[in-house]
Amino acid sequence: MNIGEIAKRAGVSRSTVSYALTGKRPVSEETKRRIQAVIDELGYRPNAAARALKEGRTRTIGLVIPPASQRLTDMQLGFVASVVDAAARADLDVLLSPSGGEHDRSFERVVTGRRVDGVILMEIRLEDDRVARLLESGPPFVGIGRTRQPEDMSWVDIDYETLIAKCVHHLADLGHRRLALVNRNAELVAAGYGPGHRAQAGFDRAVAERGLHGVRVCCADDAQAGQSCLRQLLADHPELTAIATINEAAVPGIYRTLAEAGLTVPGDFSIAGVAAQHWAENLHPPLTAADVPADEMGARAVELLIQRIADPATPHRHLLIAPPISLRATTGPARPRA
Amino acid sequence: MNIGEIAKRAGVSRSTVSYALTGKRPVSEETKRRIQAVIDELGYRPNAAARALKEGRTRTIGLVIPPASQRLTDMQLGFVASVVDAAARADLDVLLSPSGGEHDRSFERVVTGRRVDGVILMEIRLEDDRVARLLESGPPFVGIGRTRQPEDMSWVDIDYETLIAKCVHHLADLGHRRLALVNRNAELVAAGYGPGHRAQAGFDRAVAERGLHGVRVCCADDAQAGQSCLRQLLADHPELTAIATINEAAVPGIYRTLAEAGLTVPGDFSIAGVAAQHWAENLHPPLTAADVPADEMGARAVELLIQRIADPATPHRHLLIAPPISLRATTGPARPRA
DNA sequence: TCGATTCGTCGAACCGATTCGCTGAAGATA
DNA sequence: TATCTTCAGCGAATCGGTTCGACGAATCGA
Repeated sequence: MNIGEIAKRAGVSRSTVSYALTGKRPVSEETKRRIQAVIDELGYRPNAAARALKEGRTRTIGLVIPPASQRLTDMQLGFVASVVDAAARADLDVLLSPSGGEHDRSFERVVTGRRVDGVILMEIRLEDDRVARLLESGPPFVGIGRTRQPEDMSWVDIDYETLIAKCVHHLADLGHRRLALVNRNAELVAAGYGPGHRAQAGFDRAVAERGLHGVRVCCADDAQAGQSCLRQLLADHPELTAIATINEAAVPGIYRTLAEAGLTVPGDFSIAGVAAQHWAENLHPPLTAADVPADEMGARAVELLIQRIADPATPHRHLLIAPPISLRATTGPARPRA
Repeated sequence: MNIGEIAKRAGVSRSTVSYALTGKRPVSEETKRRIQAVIDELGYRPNAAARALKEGRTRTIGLVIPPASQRLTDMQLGFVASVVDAAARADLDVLLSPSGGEHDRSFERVVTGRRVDGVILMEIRLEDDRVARLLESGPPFVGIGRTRQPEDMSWVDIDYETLIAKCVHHLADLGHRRLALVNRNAELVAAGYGPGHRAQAGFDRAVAERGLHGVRVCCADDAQAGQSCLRQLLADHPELTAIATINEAAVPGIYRTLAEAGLTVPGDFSIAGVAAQHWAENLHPPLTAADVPADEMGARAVELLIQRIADPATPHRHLLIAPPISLRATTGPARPRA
């Protein structure tokens, strides 16, 4: 069931079949019909590998995700979903590559074996080996997130620094004077995870500007961790009245500890964060947060990537996203504690 | 940077380079070293498409997921993660294909273009076009889930019928006489989604066996829906004291409505379900549930698939999983209401 | 009526690997 | 010394498409 077989049965040459299929040269209507009839009858599809070999492109993009073992956050899931969706709309397939940990063979294969026409990279560090590897010898790529030298690459990112600063200002406007930043997990931040550092910077800046008292803690990315993290925090700093956070996965746990401690939200305690819109809305109570349009960001990343694939000489483009804060049910006027 | 270039620089023929790399024929140590040196210097990797073309296999498997637009449940996420993980361990890449809705081109490409050596299919219906398509002319495949004729294919599945029956028996043992089954979303069930129908069957059977009063409802797969679904349920059936469910995503919403109605869990109301272990543990309160080992099931599916790829004549294998119910914090003795 | 265009098609080269059959040299055996 | 193995390596064919140059027939203009 290859092109030669089709050609033979239709009584034409292989090249004619190819032209009939791709439309790259004119073929008479009559011949086209005959070829199509044979194709339909035999259920023929061109072999993707052969086509890729000759054309030099695979019509596939790679999506590098955090190691599969760790649960993806709702935001990350939104990125993946929208990338897959946008790629499908552009008739591109998506090859998944978990990176980090033991899976570096997978990354190498994807990047270097010309298996994909381009790559979308998630969960980028300020200094990122994978970015270096791709820049040095790899296909075009686009980051969801950016490194310390963001001019060298194309990316779509969330402006965590500005957004966390806005959260702090919002809380300060409500009268909160003592607040904490709940960051993502300590290893990630220690490894130079961009959003973690930028959120810290934004927090520090806003706290200084408003003359507030600020505390920063890291917290693993799940509800259990959020619960114990906040217990510790309340024990160490009983004067706190508000939290800003980029750790959406921890929020349910934060709610639990507050309830446990008899603190109402937003009566006794306020929370503002940065989270996927879908997640913020579905929490109970709904989280006052900068609504990250995860569903849109993946699509944007795919757009940028398609451009770079078409013309790798295109100047890099950057999309720094700072959605407004949606006031929901978790922030209110400060009421002094203790 | 192809094999010819390497051969030239190492002063050998292309076939010798190939044999040195694959080890399929002996090559002298000295020659191997020379070739390796050139490869390291140039950073050469064999072109995946050329290799796939000649070898007739792609070292890639397809993973067909529900349309990306809808949020994956925690269990589905567990399947995806463990499939990706197991595939990476076997040096296989994973091509993602959202199926259903508008994405059928993607499914066709994956199945028919010989882009993958095998396919893992999720979210299978009792009558499933995609299974028919694969059986008729497609690569080997394994289902996570099964059709009405489960002998025709290899699969790994959860024994929802038995598990929901066990939940009902467990609740009956605790004295509950009037209970409801919260199923997954209505469209899915109407479309013949296997777990939905099997859960109903198990529920009906157990309810009949124990002479209970049972109600069945469908509910979309998210917390909001769970919340409103349970409101309706309590309004229509104020006598209910327990719920069995396969809809893990709805559980947080169920909790909310119960709290809203002033019903304590498990004091006033009990809940038992089937859910990914990770999810059941992280809920608050932790859900009494049959702990689906999602992380293991994906790995098993990959194992089965690798066997089928190696020898498509292998008899089909089936893995029906019925984990024990872990008693956590959501079931207790019945206390009659109203 | 002759040369130039256009149209539809063909044949061959090519993409980059793998693999089969063969050959020449070195070592073993008689 | 002649013959038989074994070992390393080479050259050519092959996988299934795409693409370039060429070619014959029909159409057109002069």
